[in-house]
Amino acid sequence: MLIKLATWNINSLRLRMDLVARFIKLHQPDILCLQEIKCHNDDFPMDAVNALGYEHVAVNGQKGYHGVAILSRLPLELDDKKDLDGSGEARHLSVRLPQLSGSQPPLILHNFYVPAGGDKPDIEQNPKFRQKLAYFDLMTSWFSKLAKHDQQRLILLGDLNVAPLETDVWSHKQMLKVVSHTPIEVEKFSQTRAAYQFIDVMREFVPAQEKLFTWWSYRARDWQASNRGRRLDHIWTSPALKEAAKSMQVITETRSWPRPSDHVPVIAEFDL
DNA sequence: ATGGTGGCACCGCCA
Repeated sequence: MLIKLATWNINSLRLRMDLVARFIKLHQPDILCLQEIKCHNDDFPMDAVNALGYEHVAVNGQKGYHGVAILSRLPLELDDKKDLDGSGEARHLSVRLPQLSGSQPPLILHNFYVPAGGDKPDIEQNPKFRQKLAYFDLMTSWFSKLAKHDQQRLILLGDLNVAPLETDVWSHKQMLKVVSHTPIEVEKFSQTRAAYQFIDVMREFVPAQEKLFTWWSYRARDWQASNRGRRLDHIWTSPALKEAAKSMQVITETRSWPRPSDHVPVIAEFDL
């Protein structure tokens, strides 16, 4: 069965429900993973989501900040809502997809919103940068432990807030001291990826020589003209699913819609 | 070197 999976940092779901509906009508993902929904579970627009054809929904929200959700047309079972660093922030949600598992080990989907890390890339002066690096360390140790048990069928995606490759930013040289592309962040990010030997699905389809962005700042006068983007959103799979990935698209057009999110959706299709 | 924009809660914080 060919499954279309999307991830999108929506930067307030309630404010942009119309954009989500427009995206869904155009691209019809089977599963849509959202980050920065910025609402409490009690305020989640469940009726509107259900009306769009997503009957199976998992939410880990909090008031005002952060928050992640998974909208699905296929049955899901809640796996976990991990507060990895004990901060109380809603940054993770995982589900099992029993219909795609059959006799194989269960397929698990992890949706992450990694801390952005503040402005100054200095752990002494900026506690948010310290939190971001620590968050990757916690992800690394968690997935290292999981990898020792058994090699599960995992998909890990979301806003990981790091642009790892030189071509994941508009200017490698000018970004080296900018949070999201500093060497220490790229190192921590790479350690997490190595912990489960995750495959960078986006780069399976777009060569590392080519620029690839999923985020453009609100602060640019003309985001398209300046094109100072970054690839902050990612889709990873465990090695067992490497061959299952059949396509990948970055849906840049949503950045031109009225009142857009600063992130755009990424879609991948998997034969599962 | 600086400030540029946006969302949410509330007069600042986070991105």
